[in-house]
Amino acid sequence: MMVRKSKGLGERHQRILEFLQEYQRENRYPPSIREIGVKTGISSTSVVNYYLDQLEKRGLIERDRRISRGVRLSGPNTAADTLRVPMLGPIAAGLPLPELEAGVTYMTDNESNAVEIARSLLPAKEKGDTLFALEVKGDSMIDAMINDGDIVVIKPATDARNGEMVAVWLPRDNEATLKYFFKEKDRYRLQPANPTMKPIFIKKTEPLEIKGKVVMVIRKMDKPLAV
Amino acid sequence: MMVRKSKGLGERHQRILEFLQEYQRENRYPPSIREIGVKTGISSTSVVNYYLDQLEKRGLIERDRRISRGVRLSGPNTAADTLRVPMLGPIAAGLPLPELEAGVTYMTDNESNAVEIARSLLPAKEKGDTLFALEVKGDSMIDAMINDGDIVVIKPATDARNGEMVAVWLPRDNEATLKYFFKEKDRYRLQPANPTMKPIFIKKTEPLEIKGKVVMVIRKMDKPLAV
DNA sequence: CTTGACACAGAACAGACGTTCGGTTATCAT
DNA sequence: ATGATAACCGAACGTCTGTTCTGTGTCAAG
Repeated sequence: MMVRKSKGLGERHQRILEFLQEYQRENRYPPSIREIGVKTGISSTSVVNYYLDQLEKRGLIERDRRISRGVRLSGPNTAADTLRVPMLGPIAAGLPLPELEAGVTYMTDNESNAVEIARSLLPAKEKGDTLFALEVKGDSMIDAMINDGDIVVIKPATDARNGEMVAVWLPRDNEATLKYFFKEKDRYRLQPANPTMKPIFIKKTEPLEIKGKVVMVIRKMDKPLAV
Repeated sequence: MMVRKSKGLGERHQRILEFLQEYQRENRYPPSIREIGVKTGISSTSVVNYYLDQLEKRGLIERDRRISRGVRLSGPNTAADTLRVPMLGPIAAGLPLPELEAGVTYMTDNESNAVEIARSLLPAKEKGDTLFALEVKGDSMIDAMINDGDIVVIKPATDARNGEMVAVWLPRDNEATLKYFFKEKDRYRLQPANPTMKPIFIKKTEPLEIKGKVVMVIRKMDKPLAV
């Protein structure tokens, strides 16, 4: 038998609440009573109805009776203005950076590979329609304070101002890297983000391909470090 | 008779599109075919179906057939599910970590200081209602690959599993730090994220206050580096 | 004039859906 | 023991809903 919770929400109340949110996020419409039942292990629609009534009385959901899928989480709408930034591929020291076709907007992709970023995290003037993201592979960017698995959000550019972090391809070393960019008298200085590490100097006569400016770095820590 | 538009969208196509958006915004679930018909002046459900098919072929909407109210506007979803994570203050080596009152949800604050994070960036099971954010001050966390100005998102915890990055207060050194946490035989190992740096060892007899687990690090690169 | 594509209406159907009701079991205070 | 109550289940009912089919009028091309 199910354990009676004297007060507060029972396990099933919470599972229903979670499922409502999850389903709505994935399908953009609410689930039917039967769908709620299946996913929360409730075999009878009347029991689901029973719980929905309770949740409504506590003000946690709102229902439009007699309307199919007329359930919604109440409370302030958590949806905010976000940007879907397409994930174009990996970035690693030895790998060339993915080529960007000019003028192409990548918003047409399916949902397969993209990073959602709240607009409030970006500079106000940033329109964001050309941004793309790369996933860092390997430890080659640790001097840029960027780790294996990090996501870098890049704005395409072929030039940069002093002090901006850029994604560059160095034909000299056959290497892609992320560095702070400085133009000096007759050379470029590529400064690692880690202040204890030394810069790379490139003569202006040598080739240097700036691919874009790094506008954001995101590190998800979902998986524990295996050491 | 209705004016035939040779190409592009007819008036009814547009009215349906607008109604879809309006209805979804007001009710948080999509309209039924009959409801679309009433509001757009179409008397037959088959005609509404006829238009929806066309809109789907042009990629303007998506339909889940045989599912009631299974219509949604396609295209870049600008309003995604986000979380407002309150920014509780700075974190620096010398500063004590802000105290968290147990059981208090910080979602009640005004908009003054919070970070918006798309739910899709967090682990699926993460409810997120207890998360908080801290802004890193100073260079003391560079061994954790975390720079001045970075934002760390933390889930409150007093214990951790091996390999998780934790925010800890070390009474021994009077210092706050971010390290990967490992429990060993008779000591704790606090491992810097930067693999070239050496761990700190704390005997289990010594005090060690785990304040939370780091779930995310965000680095905004809006300002150029001044060097 | 015929043909065919297009825009539309109406009706009918089957299945999805919310609601309701009778019944069962376990827990707890009386 | 007894009754009240909360937590369930299964079935039945009626309606909501998407789908499909037949038919009608318009218009342009052949």
